[in-house]
Amino acid sequence: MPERADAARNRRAILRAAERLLADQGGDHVTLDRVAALAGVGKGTVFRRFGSRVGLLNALLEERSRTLRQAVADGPPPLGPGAPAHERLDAFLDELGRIAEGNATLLSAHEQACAEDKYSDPSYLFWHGHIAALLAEERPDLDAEFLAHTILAVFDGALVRRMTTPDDPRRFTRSVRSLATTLIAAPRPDTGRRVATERDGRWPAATIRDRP
Amino acid sequence: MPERADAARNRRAILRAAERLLADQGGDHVTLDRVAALAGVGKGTVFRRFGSRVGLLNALLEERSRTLRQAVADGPPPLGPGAPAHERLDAFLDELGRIAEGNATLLSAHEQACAEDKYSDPSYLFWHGHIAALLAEERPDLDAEFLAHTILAVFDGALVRRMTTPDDPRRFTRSVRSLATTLIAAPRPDTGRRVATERDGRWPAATIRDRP
DNA sequence: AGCATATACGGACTGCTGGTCCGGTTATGG
DNA sequence: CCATAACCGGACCAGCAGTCCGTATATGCT
Repeated sequence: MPERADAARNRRAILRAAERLLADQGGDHVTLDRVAALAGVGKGTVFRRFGSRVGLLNALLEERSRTLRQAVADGPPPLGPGAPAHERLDAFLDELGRIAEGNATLLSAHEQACAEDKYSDPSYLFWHGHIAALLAEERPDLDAEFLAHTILAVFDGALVRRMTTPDDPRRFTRSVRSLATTLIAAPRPDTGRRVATERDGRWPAATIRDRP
Repeated sequence: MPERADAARNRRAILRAAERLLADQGGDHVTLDRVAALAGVGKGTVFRRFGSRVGLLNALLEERSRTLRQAVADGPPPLGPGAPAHERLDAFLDELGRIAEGNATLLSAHEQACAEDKYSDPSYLFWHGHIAALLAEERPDLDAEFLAHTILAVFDGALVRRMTTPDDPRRFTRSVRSLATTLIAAPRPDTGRRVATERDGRWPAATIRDRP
């Protein structure tokens, strides 16, 4: 038995309410009490549906990016398989950038809520895997894993908001695409050998380190 | 009149207590009550000294990076003025990376607390300005402002922690330096002309956008 | 249609947080 | 030694995420 009708109705109501609050007030006004009140349900219902605040935000984000996820996995080129890696990456960042630009507040809220486990989030893992695979295909000599983290690190809600203005609404996306392009176009490092610089170990480590 | 003796003593006690909590427990255990208790002062005192939780974390971070800040501003090359920009950048990232590796938990806590106004933080502005200036000096054709944000975005507490293991304690720093090097070494883009791709505007924008 | 029951509901409740406030205390300069 | 400005402590507040359980209801079966 899939899901009771009232449950499904409430799930939608809650998501809509959260969207509404996110759009009207700031992201930090999306409290569970408020969401529940606006959705016309009890607070417990919100938790039963989404588990936690993070779960709710995740669901919202998931909803906004599901289409892209599918397009990337099964869709036609250049998003889907078939096109050259660099084209797929460019197409992908164009779309992901668009989503970010349209949901900067949601992005911020999600970041702040997730905090630690951001890197275990299935959604993050999927994007990361995709970017890393494409990068690696194009440039096996670079550290694709790290560079994928780098590209995703730039999708910071506050940064996106700072860069998105009415007269240049796609500046963020352009910058990210250009970053990826630059990385792919970079010349082979002369060799992989690790050059120890005179600076290594010159400064004393901080006296007190956390979590040693 | 600079500061009363007991005030100074308390300030130090509070910072030490915060350090201690940060190191012993996780970053989210650094609550103001706990800090005050461990420091042996009242909660009000913590606020009078540091204004807020963010202020306290800022002070801590500031304390750990003051040396680097000075070295960068006045010190001898390659950190200070005098060396070629790419050397200064490399030296700088080496040190900043070291600080990050030694204070990943503090970094996380600070990020989560700052959230929105991260990009107005004086400390952030200083690092950003420094990196952007060096990048621009070396590569006036690239978007130094954005790339500086990119490099700093990678200094995420959780990411640093993930990459820092006992058997390779400087992996994070190596990756960041290599990122910067790659960017500087990238070939000139063929021209600056903006190429509209067939993809522009193809996907519908998200139906509901926040903060339009 | 009527019933039994798994399922979902609501909102009071808890424990904790960041931040405020003010009556009492103490360092300090003259 | 005193006057006073600076500082102190901790009770207090509003708001938060998350829990719990008695009650209501949708659903599938007869």
